[in-house]
Amino acid sequence: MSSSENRTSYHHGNLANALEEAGIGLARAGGPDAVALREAARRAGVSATAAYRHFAGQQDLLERVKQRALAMLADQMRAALVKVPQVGEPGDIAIARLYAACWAYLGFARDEPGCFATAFRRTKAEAPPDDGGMVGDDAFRLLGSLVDALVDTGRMAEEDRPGADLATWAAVHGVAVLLLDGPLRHLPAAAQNAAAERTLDTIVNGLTRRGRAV
Amino acid sequence: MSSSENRTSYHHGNLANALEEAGIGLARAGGPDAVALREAARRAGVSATAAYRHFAGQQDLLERVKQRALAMLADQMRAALVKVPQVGEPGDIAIARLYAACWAYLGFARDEPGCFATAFRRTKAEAPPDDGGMVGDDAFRLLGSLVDALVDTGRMAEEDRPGADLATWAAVHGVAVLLLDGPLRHLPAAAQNAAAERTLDTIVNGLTRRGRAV
DNA sequence: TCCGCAATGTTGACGGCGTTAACTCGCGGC
DNA sequence: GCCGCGAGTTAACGCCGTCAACATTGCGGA
Repeated sequence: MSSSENRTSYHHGNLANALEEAGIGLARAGGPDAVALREAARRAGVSATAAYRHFAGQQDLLERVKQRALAMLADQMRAALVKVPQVGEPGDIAIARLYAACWAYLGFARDEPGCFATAFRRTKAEAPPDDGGMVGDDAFRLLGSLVDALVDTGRMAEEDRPGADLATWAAVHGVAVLLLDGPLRHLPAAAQNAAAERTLDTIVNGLTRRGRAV
Repeated sequence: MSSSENRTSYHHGNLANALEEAGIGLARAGGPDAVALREAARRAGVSATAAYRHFAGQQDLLERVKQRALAMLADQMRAALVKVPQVGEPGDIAIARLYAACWAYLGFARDEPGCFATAFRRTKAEAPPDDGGMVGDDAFRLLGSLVDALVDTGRMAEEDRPGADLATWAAVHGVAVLLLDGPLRHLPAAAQNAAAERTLDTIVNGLTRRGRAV
């Protein structure tokens, strides 16, 4: 299927990609600790040090795999969005879309824990801050646009908009982490779903109300 | 100061503790990836394999260090709580205490990023689920008691109580992670503080309001 | 008192990892 | 035709986790 095997010539031709692909496989199976340069090279049918022609080192490979995992997460969210029926009040649709994206986020964390952990692993080799402060997290921008829709449809006050995307992201990411390997990791699935739903309700509740506490 | 040096006899006497102490130092400086069995043993003035008399392996040591880091986090929160003035309305005090604990949480993540990352690193050797589902996270219980105070003082409806502790924890943990190595990691400190404050406001806002969204 | 044994610490070795240095292959341009 | 340079190779170093076999100690029972 992929380009990771049956090499005939001395040169591989697509090694950087094959290594990243292998890295994704390793991350999927064993989390970020499992993405090893040597093993990735082995799977690509190439000697260990060949990777250094395409990556600065193991941390660099890990960073690329991390970016791919983040992209997978964003894809899952987008895929869930297109399934949301566009019927009813615009405000209701906007809220349904926000919920769908959050559930997709949690589903990705549950179904692909290795990739999820890799997506949020701290890396020593940083990606350049491409847009002045925020690094290129597609999922974050996506969430922001969904929050924008809350404002556009009148479900959220405009003066509450700043920082609302961060609050949403923080809540859903926090609950994902806590369910995955936090204090709730041993709860039955039903209880986990209930806890997650409660958290989403709380944050949306907080967002869609005018004014501030305290 | 500690018991990690000047050993005179063949036996160390307090090796398990010394290794954990060394592990904390490693985690502090380099995060969970830096807590290596050999290096910890070296710092304790002992041969590498001596550690196996007290730990099942490196993952076991890491698990202990993780538990210690979690305890440090809880200590920071408790320390912040005793400084909250107990004047004014009980409801206001309860909210001030919740905020203080959350800020302590974020402060710990900022000031001790290595320990913070270690506290939430997934470990292969699990601690036994001691109280039936929830593992012994002191900080989580502490947060729960602070939310209880919201109910007791009438700031939160009793029917909204279930899951409210999780929502709070998720939000504050999420914002900590996102500030530390998420999309906001390069923001200036003032902007980070503002973002954190906005998130805390949102979650408390959502908690202290009756009813649900949608 | 002394002796044996279990707890504790040691040395040595193995395989895997990341990384560097020095070498080789072969395609594309002159 | 050759030659330069990108792409891949082998060899080696030091670090890590871990196992097996051995050494030392101190403590409790005869």
